[in-house]
Amino acid sequence: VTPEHPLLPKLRQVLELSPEEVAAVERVPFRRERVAADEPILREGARPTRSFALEEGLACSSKIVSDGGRQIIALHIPGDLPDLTSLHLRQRDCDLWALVDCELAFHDHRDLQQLCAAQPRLNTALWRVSLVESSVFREWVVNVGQRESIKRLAHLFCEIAVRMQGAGRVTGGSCAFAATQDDLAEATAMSPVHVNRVLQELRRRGLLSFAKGRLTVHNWDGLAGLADFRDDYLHLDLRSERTA
Amino acid sequence: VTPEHPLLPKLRQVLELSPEEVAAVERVPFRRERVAADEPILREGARPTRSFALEEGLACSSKIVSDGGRQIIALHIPGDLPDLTSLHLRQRDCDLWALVDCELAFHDHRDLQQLCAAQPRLNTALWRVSLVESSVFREWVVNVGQRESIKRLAHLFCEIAVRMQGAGRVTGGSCAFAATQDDLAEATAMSPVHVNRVLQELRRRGLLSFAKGRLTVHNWDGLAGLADFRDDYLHLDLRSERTA
DNA sequence: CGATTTATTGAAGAAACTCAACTCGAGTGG
DNA sequence: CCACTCGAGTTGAGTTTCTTCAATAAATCG
Repeated sequence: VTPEHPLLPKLRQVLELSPEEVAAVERVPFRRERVAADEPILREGARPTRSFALEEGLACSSKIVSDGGRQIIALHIPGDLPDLTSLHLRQRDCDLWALVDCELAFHDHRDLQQLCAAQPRLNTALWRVSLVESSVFREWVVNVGQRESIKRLAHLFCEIAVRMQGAGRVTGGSCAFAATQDDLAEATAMSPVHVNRVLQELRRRGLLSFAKGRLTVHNWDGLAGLADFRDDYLHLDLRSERTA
Repeated sequence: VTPEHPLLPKLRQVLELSPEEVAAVERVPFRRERVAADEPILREGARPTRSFALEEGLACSSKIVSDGGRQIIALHIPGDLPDLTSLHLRQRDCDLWALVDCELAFHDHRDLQQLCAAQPRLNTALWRVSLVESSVFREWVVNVGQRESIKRLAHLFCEIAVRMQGAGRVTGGSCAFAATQDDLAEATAMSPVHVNRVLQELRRRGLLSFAKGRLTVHNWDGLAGLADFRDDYLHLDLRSERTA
């Protein structure tokens, strides 16, 4: 879609890049690969020597517990760097799955480390990316722990809508979001049956449509109000900030 | 207790420090302050210009939702750097409270940034610290989302036990952990009443004691087995790893 | 078009919550 | 030194939200 280097979209979200920095990023080699829907990208325990940007598709980080239950911990949308962690943490502590067909762009850790060493502001920017991700995890603890089911699902949709917007993936109030109801259940720690019923309620209230792999928000204020959603935790204002 | 610089214990957990690096850390100025139990350390929305190490006590990160519910997102024990985030994220996205009387050691962001610029390995080490914290959040999503109440509480105790061990705070199988049952309820997203009953069950099974501000694990294998606990997500093996 | 997901519906059941009272121990001040 | 208060912990009982199970409908895919 865009001829841009796969790391640039995310970096631009957290930092105003200088021309030299853009050039430095563009010198980082990468290799495009595809992963089919419902295939693993990385498994818990893996020790990657490269990280990747998700260019197209939808992926998730998840863990299995002993009784077979699965918790989705994060949803990854285009532009995201779902495995930045492995740049500094040897071993993966959760699975990474493609929820739909995905296009990935892999970068060797070696090259990323070179980039970080040569460009301290980019090093900081990547650290920031991981800190924002961390903030999202915190909000998910709150979401799963404290909010009743309808607010919980609504909150998830709000987050997706805002992040899709930030990734430039919203057109006409709607975006591609091909999660299944089972996926939503695993992300919100609800049963699939309950997700189905709550979804019907959200639709009945005229807040959103969610079908055929698309999410359309019909009433943002209503949805965000119901969900108790504030976008602070996504730290959207980073670009304009000082860097060391 | 220890005459060591307050940043050293945590850094040593993620990196083998050279003498020069130790010296560089020791040059970072800090200022000790106390915060009384149940007092805020930092509020959501704050824009700190310094970070701190928790030297003594117990603190938590938490968020309030609209209906008044409170979720504890993280527990901070001695040695932790609970507000490292603010070094790169302007605005705090959750509260930080002292659960008991705490001793903090504050470092100006300016000085930390200088340290990071001068010592790339320490920069990486601090990034790692924040990544491990992030991994703990992921596990909390799983804990709150997937585990039934007894396993959930057991898992929290396992985590505390292991982290206290890593901080050198376990003596004779027991450690100071002065959380109240209400605190545990907010950390596990259970009602206080239910926490009380589940605690009784854990004691009845002879797995642990938790009273008078102390946690004692009587049967580690039993507790860890019940909790489905594996310590991978704490990334305890980092010290021995390569750094760029 | 048959096969396989995915979505939907109904009904019974369980885990955990709420509410309210009560106990206990540690201070505190008369 | 004892009565009092206050926070923390404990107990009982009724209620709710959400789960589970099982069956059916609809949609998607080869």
